[in-house]
Amino acid sequence: MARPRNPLLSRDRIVAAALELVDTEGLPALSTRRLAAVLGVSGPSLYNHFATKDALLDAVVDEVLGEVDLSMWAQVDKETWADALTRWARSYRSALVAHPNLIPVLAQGPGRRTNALRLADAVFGGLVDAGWPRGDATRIGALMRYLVFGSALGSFAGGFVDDQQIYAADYPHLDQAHLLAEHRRSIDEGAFETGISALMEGLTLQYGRTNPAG
Amino acid sequence: MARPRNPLLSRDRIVAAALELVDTEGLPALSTRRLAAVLGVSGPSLYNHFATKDALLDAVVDEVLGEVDLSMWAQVDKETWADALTRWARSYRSALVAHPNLIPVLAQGPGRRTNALRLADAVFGGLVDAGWPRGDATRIGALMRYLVFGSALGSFAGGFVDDQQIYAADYPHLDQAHLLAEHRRSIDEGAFETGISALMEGLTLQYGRTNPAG
DNA sequence: ACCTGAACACCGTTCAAGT
DNA sequence: ACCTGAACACCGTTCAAGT
Repeated sequence: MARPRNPLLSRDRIVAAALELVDTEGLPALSTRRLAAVLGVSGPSLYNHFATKDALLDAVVDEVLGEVDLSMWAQVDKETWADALTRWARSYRSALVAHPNLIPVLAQGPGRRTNALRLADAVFGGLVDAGWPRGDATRIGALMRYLVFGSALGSFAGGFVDDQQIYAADYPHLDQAHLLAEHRRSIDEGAFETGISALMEGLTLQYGRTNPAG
Repeated sequence: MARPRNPLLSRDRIVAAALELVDTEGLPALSTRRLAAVLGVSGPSLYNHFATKDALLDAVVDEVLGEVDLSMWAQVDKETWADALTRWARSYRSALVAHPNLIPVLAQGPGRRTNALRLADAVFGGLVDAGWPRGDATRIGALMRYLVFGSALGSFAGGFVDDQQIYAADYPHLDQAHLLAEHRRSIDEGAFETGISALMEGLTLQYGRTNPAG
């Protein structure tokens, strides 16, 4: 075929197909050849649009991070920062949980992804606007990410996906494993909410000490 | 050579060599062939001791988790649970940070690793002994793990290790990247400590409401 | 039981060749 | 500029063969 007059691929099309492949068939299914096949194209074609597979994965991650709601940071003050933090963390967690198979990659860190920086910036700016010292704002943003990623990772990665596949292969009727996975999922959601509550209480106390004018 | 009268390999020797390989050359360097070469043996030999590479990785992770101090859980009560939790979390984090290249694998979840279960059990038991309801104890244990893993992951994984390698390859004298990585490391340590403090304050308040007999 | 070499079915990536 | 097939240097894993 060689070069068609209308390009067969675009970065957006590749990213969308990659995300769907990971969502439906799991992370190991995302090889350059499999992805190219899904797109009706030969393997090396992808390298006209992404320098490496890692760059492609970065773009996929960025797409998912783009789904996180940041509107709550539009205007925050001493009354609303804790609520904004809570709503932001929940939206963040939802975005991750919507793509469980991708979470190990998402957890691999902010790196140089634009949307990751956008997220960090919104939180940092909001907390500073609300009167938090810059150093505290940085740490609180990081802290909330730990909670979000930890509880998202805990539910999905965790060797239990693997177990389920192993069990499902050997014992198609064994769903005790599935029940246990569900149990862990609810533990992780509960732990997330427990963490949010305890952190907001602790941080509110700290905020009161930092801003005595409160 | 075929079968020697004294086995060349043992699970322990393989695990030790794998951990050293990961520590010194990074996770991607750990292939069955490279590891076998380090051990002076041919690739497939490993399969006499571990069913899959994943099983081997599990054993490596378990080894690292075995380094976490649990002695603080020997006797906890209403006065000491928060201190035990803090000391345990710090020891846990130290064990992870000692093997930065392995953290992405460690983060992949508890799974069926004996030492992971040992850890979870100690914390759960200690918190229950101290008077926490079982549901709360489960969530608090999970919560602390999020904090530990999140702050450990943040520092090391995070696309920055990669960046550094790329930079180091192209610009052997560029250490601005290294400086930035150091900065992130201190942010993550600070965020970890901020999280511990805020959580202990929040949990102490909650404990007081749960155990009014205080 | 434990190691070997050969082999299978994959990888990510490069590159000359085509239009 | 963008796609192709062929090729390179890897993977994890299986398996018959050796002792």
